[in-house]
Amino acid sequence: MSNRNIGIKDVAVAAGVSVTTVSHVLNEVSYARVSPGTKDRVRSAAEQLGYGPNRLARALRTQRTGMLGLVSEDIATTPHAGRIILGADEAAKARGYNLMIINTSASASLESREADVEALLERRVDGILYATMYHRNVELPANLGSVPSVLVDSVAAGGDITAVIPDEEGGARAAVAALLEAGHTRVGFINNTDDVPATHQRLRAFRATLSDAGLDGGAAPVESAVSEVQGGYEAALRILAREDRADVPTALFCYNDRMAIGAYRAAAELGLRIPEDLSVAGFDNQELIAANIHPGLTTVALPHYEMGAWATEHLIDAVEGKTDLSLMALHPTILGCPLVRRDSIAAPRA
Amino acid sequence: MSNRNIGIKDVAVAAGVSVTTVSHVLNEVSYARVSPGTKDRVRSAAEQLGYGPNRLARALRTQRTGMLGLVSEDIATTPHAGRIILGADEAAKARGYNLMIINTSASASLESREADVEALLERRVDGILYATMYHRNVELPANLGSVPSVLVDSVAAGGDITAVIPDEEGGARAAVAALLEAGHTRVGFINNTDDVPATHQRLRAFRATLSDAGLDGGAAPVESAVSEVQGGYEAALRILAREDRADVPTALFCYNDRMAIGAYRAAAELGLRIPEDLSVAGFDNQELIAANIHPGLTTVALPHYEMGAWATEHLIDAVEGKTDLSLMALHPTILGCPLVRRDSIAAPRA
DNA sequence: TTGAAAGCGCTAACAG
DNA sequence: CTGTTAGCGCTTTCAA
Repeated sequence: MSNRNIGIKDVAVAAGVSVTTVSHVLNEVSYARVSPGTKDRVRSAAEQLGYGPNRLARALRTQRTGMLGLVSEDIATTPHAGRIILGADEAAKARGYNLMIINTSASASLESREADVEALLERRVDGILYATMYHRNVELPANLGSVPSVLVDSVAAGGDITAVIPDEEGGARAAVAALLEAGHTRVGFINNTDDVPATHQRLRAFRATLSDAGLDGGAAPVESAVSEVQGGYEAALRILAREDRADVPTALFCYNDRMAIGAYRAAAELGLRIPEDLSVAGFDNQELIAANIHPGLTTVALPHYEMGAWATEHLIDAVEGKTDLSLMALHPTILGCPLVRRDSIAAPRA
Repeated sequence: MSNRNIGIKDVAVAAGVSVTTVSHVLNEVSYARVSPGTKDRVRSAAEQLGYGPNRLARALRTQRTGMLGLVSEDIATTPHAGRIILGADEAAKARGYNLMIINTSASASLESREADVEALLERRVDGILYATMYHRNVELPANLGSVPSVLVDSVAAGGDITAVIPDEEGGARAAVAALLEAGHTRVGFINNTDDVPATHQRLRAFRATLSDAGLDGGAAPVESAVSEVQGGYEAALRILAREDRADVPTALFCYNDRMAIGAYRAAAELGLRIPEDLSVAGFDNQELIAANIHPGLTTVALPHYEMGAWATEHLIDAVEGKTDLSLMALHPTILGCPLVRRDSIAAPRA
């Protein structure tokens, strides 16, 4: 077990060499030439004493902490944060970095978020990841710019910072395509009412996919509501309880998994069985919901883990001078949203 | 915006004083006596230059980083981690501390978890929080002991480290009591098969609560299964589909919310409506599930936020010498599990 | 091959 | 009331 009170100096004394030599061998400095015997003596002395480096001192000297700051909006309110953190943590760990996490809120004032970034800056993190819990436009604290940083799951209002976001359109297209492939020709879309990128992009993809398949995308039923269970329920009812039975969709694409749950309930109340009478596709792949309802919900997964990892990977590259983030800042990087197939899609009734 | 390249020395020069004075006024050192005029000059010089302290240098000097390490088991697999982190982060922030987070896995080797702790130690965190994602007995990395630390949501195999855990029995008792208060006299328990403290404690509380109410706790039906939806479904079927209808419970207490979902499904298949024909109570209060199924599930909330905050609060007290953790290590601290009432409990049919 | 010494930015004991 | 100075533990230049 390593001993916090042992320094390089103690190792030097024990090994009968200078601190320089200790530093050289322990860090395997390439240009330093140390005899094998000395190396051994140093290493075993270090081992013996339970020496562990003091990263603070090293950082003070090298001007590099090996720490990345992660400011995460609303860590506890969505399960997505965990996946971003995990992706970031694993990518960081793989390259010898660690994460300092600060939680903030999307509704927090710009000053308070600036203070959060300041705390990270005072600790001299090498770079900062700024993660939001859903894809949107954020107004960033100005001091973010004083260190390399990348945005996760959102784009900056100014638009001059490297960002990584999900491929909303591709994901929506995959979901609708799955519905079409199953044979459906009348599919409805239950959309969100919030003015966020996903709302518009998923709608666009919905329409385009239908059109591409030779269906009248413009005429397909779309109902919007608050993006929660209740909204999904109401919107589904509006779509499914139409007068003209012939026109009623046999499949529903839902803005997210929570709305899909609402659709499940609406279907149950109308005596429609899923997937026999109605096919449903969701978005988000919130495991807890999608895998646990019956039948399992086919839905689109958001690449939170991947975004966290990608952002960290590139942030570290920038910190180490291997990449110029400003070159990537022009356009956000878009990561795929794979379809997760479960049991909520089947062929329509003959 | 603060400038990373400005040091205390630059401020001193700008204000025409010594670094000592700058340090004294910026840190509001109590014993130092500085004239108001000088104070003002120092402060405005600092402001002007955009001075921000270098916490690394300060830490190196004071032997205190103001950083707490949080090693969290399986950050992404349960939504609980987020609440622990949030509780810890807010408590830490309130006292001027920050969190370094490292993810690990319950199934990771002792060595790998020891390496995680080592990384924290090298960064000279003042203390460590070790959080697990469900209440159990853990084998802790030995190097954890070299710095003040507290366990969140579990107790140590050795039992000599301060820990905070949920009041499983109290929570279970509250849930069963709610069922009894609604008028039920035949209630069943769908339990977990895992050998974790919760399994035994919730069962004990279930039996005790029935007995205390004058019912035959020992004879109440208990079925165990894997603590997932499917297990809950199967166990519920076993309890509800008994031959002797008179004995069939009118209420079910479920080990967790996922199993409760399974019970919902079993009830639906048997033509039992919730809560009219069957009342159900869960455990965990996984918002995503409990609030989103229909009807909303009455369940017991685990105090993850509170445990995170409590642990942090006391860890900081120990770091600052205000508490002796070893005195608290004798018995784990138990935090309440409040009942969250929704719509899954009603009076039994006449 | 190895070592002496400067200095990263700060705090605090001590001196004036 | 204010300043000088010695480190905190490490890396790295330069010299031997």
